[in-house]
Amino acid sequence: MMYALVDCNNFFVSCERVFQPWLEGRAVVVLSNNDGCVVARSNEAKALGIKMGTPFFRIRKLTENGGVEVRSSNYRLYGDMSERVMRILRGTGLEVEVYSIDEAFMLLGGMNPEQYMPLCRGTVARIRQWTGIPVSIGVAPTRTLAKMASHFAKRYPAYRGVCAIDDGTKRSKALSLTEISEVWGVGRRGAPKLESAGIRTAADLAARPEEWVHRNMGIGGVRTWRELHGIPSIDRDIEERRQSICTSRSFAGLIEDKEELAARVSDFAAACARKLRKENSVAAKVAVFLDTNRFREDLPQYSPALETELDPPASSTQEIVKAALGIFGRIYRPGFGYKRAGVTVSGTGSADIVQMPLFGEEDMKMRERTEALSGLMDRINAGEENLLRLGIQHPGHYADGIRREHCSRLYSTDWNELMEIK
DNA sequence: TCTGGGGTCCTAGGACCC
DNA sequence: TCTGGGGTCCTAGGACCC
Repeated sequence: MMYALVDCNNFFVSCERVFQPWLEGRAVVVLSNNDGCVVARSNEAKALGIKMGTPFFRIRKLTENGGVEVRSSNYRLYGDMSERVMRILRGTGLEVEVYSIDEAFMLLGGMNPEQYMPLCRGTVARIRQWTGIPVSIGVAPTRTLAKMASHFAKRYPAYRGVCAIDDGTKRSKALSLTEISEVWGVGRRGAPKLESAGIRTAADLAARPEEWVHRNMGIGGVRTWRELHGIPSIDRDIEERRQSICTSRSFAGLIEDKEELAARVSDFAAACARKLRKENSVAAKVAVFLDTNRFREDLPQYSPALETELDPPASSTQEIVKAALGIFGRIYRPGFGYKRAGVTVSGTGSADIVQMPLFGEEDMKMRERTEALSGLMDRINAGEENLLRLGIQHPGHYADGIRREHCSRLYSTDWNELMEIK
């Protein structure tokens, strides 16, 4: 079995460039919500030394003198472009595992190089031509090595977008050229520990005995080690249903007021309920968390979280919001400035097999009405998001009040926006 | 002044059981 | 003096991913 990892290059930046071609060849960064920190960089921005996760205020000077173009994140645009790319991948007829908004694995089965190389090159060209997004593809016998191969494809233009690690020679060479911190599953934090043990590259790790890896890195480390040796060890029997769904946001400022914060929590809960219904799920647990601003060491800190059960599991806006507000009432303390809050629903299951043996006929009827109302809300809100909402909710969308001073338009999903392009 | 959001998995430790 | 051992389940927290 061979795996192909398809990775969109500097995805958010590339999405912006498709509709603003003058950004081509320039240093561009895309910011997180609230224009907080850098989450995507063009190659030119990387060359300037701008690091992933840098707070925006640290590089504001660079953007004000015109050296670096900046955009707020426009997730609707990126989500739509991602769907277009994934649709092209599925069009190959191969099994596709979507891994994130900008990455997917294609299962190449028992194809040989004469088959998968033209297929991958054709896929790179087609995605570029049909969506404008540049992608790189890495091919290898395990997902970890495919990921590594995609890095080479991205870094060296000679590969023309596709790099395969498909024999022992290429594998040893790739391993010795890959720093340990770049290995999928090791990460930046795990790297220093390994380096102090004399492991600098992926090849150094692969050379250790499996027993040593187990002792020092646990079961996850062993899986990585085996993958580096070309033995597939990451099971991705992907669950269609997510085990938990979380909606949270940082606020532009600090919120102290109980009513205002309750309205935000209600919005997050309503968003979770909507996401649940969208995948025909119900949740058995609802959790709420609050956070003060951990960077403000001069202010008192408080980060409570609490979970409650829903019996039977539910997905209606009314029930999820009610549960979340109940928790909120128990964890909220006055006198703190809250910077972030969120709602997580978990213990998810199919909405079609909810058991309600303990409920009487009246309860059943009430549930049916509640669910019918949520369904109606979904259909109305499909036209204009959050047009219809519960009284407690924040007037407007839960993303309102979030700073987005450099946002591009909804080029690909909104006709009116498209017509306004100058 | 200004520091993201949404997931998964693993582990350690406690409660509980026989 | 000496206080089993092992299993399960749950939860909190950490690490990792993009």
